[in-house]
Amino acid sequence: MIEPSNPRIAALDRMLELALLINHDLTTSLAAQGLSTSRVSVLWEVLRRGPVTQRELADALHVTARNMTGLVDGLVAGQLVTREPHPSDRRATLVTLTPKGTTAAQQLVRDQSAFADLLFADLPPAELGTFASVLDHVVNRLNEHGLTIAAARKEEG
Amino acid sequence: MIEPSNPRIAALDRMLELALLINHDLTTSLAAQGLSTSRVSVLWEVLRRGPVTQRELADALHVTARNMTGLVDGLVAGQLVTREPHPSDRRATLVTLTPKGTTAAQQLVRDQSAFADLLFADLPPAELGTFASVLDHVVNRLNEHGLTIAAARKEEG
DNA sequence: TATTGTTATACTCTATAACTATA
DNA sequence: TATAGTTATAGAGTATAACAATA
Repeated sequence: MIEPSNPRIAALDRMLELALLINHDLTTSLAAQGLSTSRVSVLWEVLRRGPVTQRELADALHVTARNMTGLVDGLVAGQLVTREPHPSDRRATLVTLTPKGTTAAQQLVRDQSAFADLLFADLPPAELGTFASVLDHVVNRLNEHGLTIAAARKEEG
Repeated sequence: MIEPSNPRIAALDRMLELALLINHDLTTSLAAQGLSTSRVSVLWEVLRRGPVTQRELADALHVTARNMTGLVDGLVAGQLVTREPHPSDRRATLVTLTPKGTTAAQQLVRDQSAFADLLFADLPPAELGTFASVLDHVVNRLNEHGLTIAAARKEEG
C-alpha cells in the first residue's frame, strides 16, 4: 500500500532487507553446525581481540552481562572457549579460545570471505569502492553522532 | 588478531556491522513502545499488503507457521490487528490492521523515513545512487541465484 | 562506592512434530 | 492428498533486579 518515495528511504529499505536475508542465511547455516549467530559473534570477537573479559564482550556486542554469561556458558559447553583467571583482577575472567574454538572461528572467517567473494564477484572495483565508503560514512554517522531512530523521530516535528 | 584483507570482505564486514548497529537501535527504540522487531516486521508487511493470510506472512518473513501464530497473537493482544475470516477459504484467516494498528504502522514508517534522511543527509546523490544500485545487485544475486554461505563454503575447495 | 560476573525470574523468538478443519 | 493454522513441547536470546566477591 505504501511504497518508498525517496531514494534515501529506498536505500535504507534495501539495506535492511539485505541484512535480513544475510542474517537468515547465516542463522540456518550455523544451526547446522550447532552454533548460533550470537555465539558466533562472541567467537569472532574473541578471535579478533584475543583473551578478553566478559564485560568487554558484552559492551562490544551490546548485550547485558547476564546475557554474556549465558553465551559464554554455551561456548564452554561446546569446548570452544575456556574461562581463565584474569592476571590482575580476581573478579574478572578471560574468555579464551580453545584449539577447537580457534579452528572453528577461523573456518567461519574463511566462510565469510568466500561468501563476500561470491556476493561482490561481478562488481566493478569502483562501484565496490563507493559502496564501501558509503557504508563507512554511515557507520561513522551512527557511531560518532549518536544518530538513532529516536533522535530522528524528534526531528520529524 | 585477524583483519579483513580484501575490499570485498571489508565491505561485507562493514555491512554486517551496520546491520547490527541499526538492528540494536531499532530493538531498543521499539521496546520502549512495547513492540519488537519481529512484530513490527509483521505490522509493516500487513500495511504494505493489506489484509493477508498468516501463511503469506510466514513465507515473506522466513518464519514458520507456528511462529507466525505467536507473532499475530501478540499483535492481537496489543489491539494492533484482528483475525478476519477469509472470504473463500475457511481454513485461512486474514490478518487485518485495526485503526490503532494502522496509526502505529504509519508512525513507524515515518520514523524510518526520518532516520533514512538523517543517515544519508550529507551524501552526494550520485554516491547514494551507486550505493543503492549495489544493494539492489547484491539482493538480486542472493534471491535469484540461491547464493548462500553454505554454497560459498563448497567453492572454497 | 563501583565493578565483574552470577543466580533468580520472565518474556520473546524460533523450531519440529502432531493434530484439526478445510481444500 | 495437500494446505492453513493451532496445540504441545523445547531451546536460545534477551532483559531487569538482587547478590557476592573484589576493586
